Order: sequence, then structure tokens, then C-alpha cells
Amino acid sequence: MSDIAHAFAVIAVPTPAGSATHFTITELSLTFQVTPRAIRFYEDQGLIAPERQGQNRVYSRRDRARLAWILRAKNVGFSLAEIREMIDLYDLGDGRSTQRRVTLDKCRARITALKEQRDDLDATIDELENFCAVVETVTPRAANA
Amino acid sequence: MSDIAHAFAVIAVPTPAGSATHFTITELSLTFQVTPRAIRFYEDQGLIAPERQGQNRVYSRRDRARLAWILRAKNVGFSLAEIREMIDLYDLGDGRSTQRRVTLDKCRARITALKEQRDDLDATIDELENFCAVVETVTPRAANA
DNA sequence: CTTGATCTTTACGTTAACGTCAACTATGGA
DNA sequence: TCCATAGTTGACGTTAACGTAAAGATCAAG
Repeated sequence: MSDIAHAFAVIAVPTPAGSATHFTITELSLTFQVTPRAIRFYEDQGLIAPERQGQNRVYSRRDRARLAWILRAKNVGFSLAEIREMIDLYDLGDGRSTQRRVTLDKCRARITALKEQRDDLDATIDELENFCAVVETVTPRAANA
Repeated sequence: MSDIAHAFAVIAVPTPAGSATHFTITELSLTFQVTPRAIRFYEDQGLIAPERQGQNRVYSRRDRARLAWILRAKNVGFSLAEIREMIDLYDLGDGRSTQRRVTLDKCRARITALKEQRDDLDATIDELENFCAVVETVTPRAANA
């Protein structure tokens, strides 16, 4: 238990992994467009912990989903340290209520920041689309005057 | 002309600058919660170019708006180099049509990426809110079993 | 048994985006 | 005149997130 990828909403993963149940590091790297080096780095930082067959890493579907989650968190601006924090927070289980208080506060602050970020994002998209439109409009004629 | 902050949509800036027409670097740093060092750094990177009174920097409203724009772009994940590129792109004015083609392609690709990012953002917000709800639900009782 | 492909661990290198002094300069009071 | 208060320009330090060899283990195929 206490696995973020499981606890949070189901994540849309590139290939639904078909029927495969285990994956190599290069498979994941190809699937998610990240280097094996990056994946190992996330492991060093305590974000994933795949099993081993001998010396080799073997990733379960859970690991795969967690990786997807990590990458998405990254994509919205979380640092690896923050991601790790979130994972730890999620693993609190039976922490003190003060702990939970802090957790909640942090989470809410984060949500607020994320919403602001979404506004910025919307505004930026609007601007870029508008910019595109302008460029398109001007393109046909060789703007001279 | 060819000023992004002017060309793009109007940006919501913390204080509408009241009636002030010029600003010091520390004023801006206080307004936008960034260090003077950062602002100077952006100048080094060619993102802003305030006037000078003697050796001191004097920022116009336009400069102020541009800074706001830069910070927003940063907040949605653009690197300073990319921001600089966008500024340069915007300054193309009468570039070749092939130039514009490239510009448009880049822009569209970027818009696509930003929309994906927005989806990630929405999903993350949902997850965090859900997480908050769960933590709140569990809080009242000291989870023992 | 050797080769090639795929994995592994160390470990040092790199880039972006500033932080942090240090040493000056300019300016308005006391 | 002297000082405190902004501001300035170098220049080196720092952190995050990997990149990039280097050197060795494993294992199927020839």
C-alpha cells in the first residue's frame, strides 16, 4: 500500500502496457521518452524502487505508473525533492495530526500556486495563439511599408 | 514598437503602478518578488533593456510589463533562452516568409505542449485536492488499526 | 570460448539560473 | 565633510538534474 500511483487517480499512460506485467529500464525509457540515466537518477533520489533480478532492474506496472506520475509532476514544475516529499507525505499513514496539519497546509498552498500557474498557462496559450494568428495574417503579403 | 508586453494581451500586474511612470530596480523586485540580481541577470541575457540615468537603471511601464511577462513565461516553464527566442521572434517584423514558417511551426508545437501541460496541471490539481480530502477525512480519528 | 547486446555502478562534467561577496560610485542629509 | 543609503560592475560559488565516459557483469548466439 501507500503507493501514490495507486492512491491518486488513474493515470493515462502511453501504452496501457498491453498485457505485459514487467518492464526493463530501456522499455520504460522508450515509452516515456526519458533516458535510462534519468530513471536511475530518480531511483537514487528515492522516487522509485524497482525489484531486481540479479543485478538488473525489473519494473512492475505499479513502478511504471509511478514513473508516469513522477514525470507528470515534473512537467508541472515540481522539483524531484518536492516529488519525493509528496511521496513521503503520502506514506505518512499514521503520522501525528500536527504532521497532517502541515501536510494539508502545504498541499493547499501548492494547489493555490498550481491554479495561478494554470491561469498563467491559459494566458500564455491565448497569447501564442493570437501571435500565430497575427503572423499568419501578415504572411501572404511581403510586409514592406 | 515590437515590444512583446505591448503586442500581446494586457497583463495583470500586481499594482497597476498607480500613476508612477518610472521605477527603480528594487521597486520592481519588491513588486514581483524577485531579487535585483535576477532582474539584472535577465538584462544580461538580453530580455530587458531599461534606460539609464547616469549609471542607474530606470524602468518604464513598458519595461515593467515586459518583466511581468517574462516572469509569467518562466512560471509556465519557459527557459530564459526560450523567452529570449520568443522576444526575438516577435521582433522579426519583416523577416523572410520561410522564417515566419519556422516561427509558426515552433509556436504551434509550443502551444500543443502547453495544452498537454495544462492537462497535466488539471490532473495534478485534482489529485492534490483529492489527497487533501482524504487526509481531512482520516484526520479526526487517530488511525491506529 | 568469444562476441555483441544490454545491463550495471562509479564518478566526474555540464548547464541554467541565479546567490553571494567584494569593491566602487553617486547622492542627499547631519 | 563624513556617512548612510541605493545603486553599480565583476567574479566566483551553488544547486538541480541529469550527461557522459569508463570499466565491469551477464547471457544468448555463433
